[in-house]
Amino acid sequence: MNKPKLSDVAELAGVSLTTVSRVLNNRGYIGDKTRKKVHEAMEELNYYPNEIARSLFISKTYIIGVIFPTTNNPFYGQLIYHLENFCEALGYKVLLCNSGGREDKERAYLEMLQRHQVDGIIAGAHNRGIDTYHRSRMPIVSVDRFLADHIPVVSSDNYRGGELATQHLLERGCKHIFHINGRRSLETPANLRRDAYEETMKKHKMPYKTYVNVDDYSVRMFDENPKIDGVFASDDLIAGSVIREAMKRGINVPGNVKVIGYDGADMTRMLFPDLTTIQQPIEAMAKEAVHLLVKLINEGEKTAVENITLPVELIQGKTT
Amino acid sequence: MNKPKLSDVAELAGVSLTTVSRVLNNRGYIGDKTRKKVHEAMEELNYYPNEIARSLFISKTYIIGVIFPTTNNPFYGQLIYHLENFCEALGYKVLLCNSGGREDKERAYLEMLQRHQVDGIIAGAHNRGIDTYHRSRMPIVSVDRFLADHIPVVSSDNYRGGELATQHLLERGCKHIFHINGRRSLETPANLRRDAYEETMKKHKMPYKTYVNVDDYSVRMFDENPKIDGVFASDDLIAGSVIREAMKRGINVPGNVKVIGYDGADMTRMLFPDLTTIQQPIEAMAKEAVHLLVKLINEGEKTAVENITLPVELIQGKTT
DNA sequence: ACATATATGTCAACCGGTTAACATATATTA
DNA sequence: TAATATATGTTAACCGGTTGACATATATGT
Repeated sequence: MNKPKLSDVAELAGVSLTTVSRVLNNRGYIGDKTRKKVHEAMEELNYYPNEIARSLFISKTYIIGVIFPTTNNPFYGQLIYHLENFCEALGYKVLLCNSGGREDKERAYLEMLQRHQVDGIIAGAHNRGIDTYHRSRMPIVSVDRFLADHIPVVSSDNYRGGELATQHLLERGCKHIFHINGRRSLETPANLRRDAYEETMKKHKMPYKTYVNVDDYSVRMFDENPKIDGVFASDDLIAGSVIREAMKRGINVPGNVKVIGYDGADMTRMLFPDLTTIQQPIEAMAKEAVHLLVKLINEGEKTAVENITLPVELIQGKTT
Repeated sequence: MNKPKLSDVAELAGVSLTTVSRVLNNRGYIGDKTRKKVHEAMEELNYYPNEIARSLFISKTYIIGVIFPTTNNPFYGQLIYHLENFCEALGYKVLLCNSGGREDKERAYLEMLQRHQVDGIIAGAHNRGIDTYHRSRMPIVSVDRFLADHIPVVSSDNYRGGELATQHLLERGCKHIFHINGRRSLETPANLRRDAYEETMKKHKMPYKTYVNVDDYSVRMFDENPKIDGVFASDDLIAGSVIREAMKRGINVPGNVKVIGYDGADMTRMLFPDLTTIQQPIEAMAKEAVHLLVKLINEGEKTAVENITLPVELIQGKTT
């Protein structure tokens, strides 16, 4: 009761191995009745060609490895959804890797993907310093992360987003605006949001301070700054937790404190439509990443490394 | 500049193919210096064993196909995250398939997974009637969907969940409770939520009506039922859209209408913590599904088909 | 009638590892 | 010293398709 193979099909159809292979790959001349016989045999045997054997021979798997921290997040969940869709449309399959933000896991995944002979990798998980990224000549595109000099980055216009968010809070009359962001050690374009915030505040001669989203950052921020009246959170989840903390303290949003988030993923918009946020073009980012990667796969090192930056948009909600 | 292969390693290390293979697989006797030499050669060449070749020989890929509608959803996003984690912990990789609810895509994916020789499939995408599910002897476990008689289903206690939700609304004093659910044609245990709702209402001699979540169900529900004072939504996103519609009409939640959702995924809880909902044990479901599948893979048809049902929990928010 | 297109078969090499069988050589141990 | 454990090599078959070279036979066109 083993899996049927090509030779079983050939035998049942009463033709040669080569003929079956010709039918499968539409190569050479094949007669109509023969093609039919072969298809019937495949049907009857419930035969599926072994793609592993094929991959081995043609040295190509049509698999793309996708490494991100998690699918359990509105932004990544949506990004990965679109990545998978665009891959599928181009005939590629996706091997999913959730690094959970752990560098050791990421390194292990990277090695696994090489062993599995994936045709390319789309990564948005960690930072440079993982030498595997450097050493490998594997086609890689990163989303929202600097991985290595020769790896192109697809991201949205983070600086412009930070600027938009900060200006928006200023326009709404905020005087004491704070920013929350990840550790700077994570080398991601998201740091540009912070730069934009700080520079915009400086330009307006306003005091500024960035909190790092660790531990009880929300509690500390409110405790340390009684006059706080505006918060630019570097993502929508953080914005949500800031708003929760504010409500817990009886601080009215947007009355006393205005809060703007970042990302504007579909699910966030559905579950928290009132949130003012900077929306990233997630689907477009996925599209660019996949198309660029496939170009790299097909053209090899001829393709010049060029980063892609896409525009963001302010979505006015009721929290500012 | 081709990928280094085993023979390159052997040559550089000055040993035979067999010796390298022995080092890689820890088989037979190997001297310490030889092992070291081989490892150094692998390091120098940046060599990764070709898992495709290995898979072909051992007839096992250690890949599990995962088919769900999308990762762009709090419930599936979290479920898939945990599925991937448990797979990884057991040495399996995940090939991600987003069917987008389309039956043709699902069928295509199913065929692709067979061609790719995956060791098993975890599916929660569609309904029975896809004959591939029937014909294939491939180990399959489904989550929250009836696929075929011989395919075990892992789900939460949907009937109990529906009962809890309905009773909760009744206890909160609702008299005109409506339910929103998917089309019944989708053969999913989620239909039990509807059954529980309808039977519980019947038991309390209350009128009941279930709306199907197509088009403007929310608008219709409010238009047709001025006396509505309670809604049991079959998932949290629907609950969110019901609440939005209520607010649009100036209907206070929970003052005039109480709304309870279903799922209680992490992201929903973060973005909409006020929502009262029935929480499914998503991580536990993923764990059971993966472990059951791996058991099926290892033991083959000896393993009896047995469905797994896990308990749900009412989470009291501020919308009821 | 002859050139060419169409249809199918045979054979063997190949993709990159794995593994069993067997040979050989040194090291250890009873 | 003989028996055994350790260490490494050689050879070849195998996993399941793919492909090129070559042979052969019928069909079609001019």
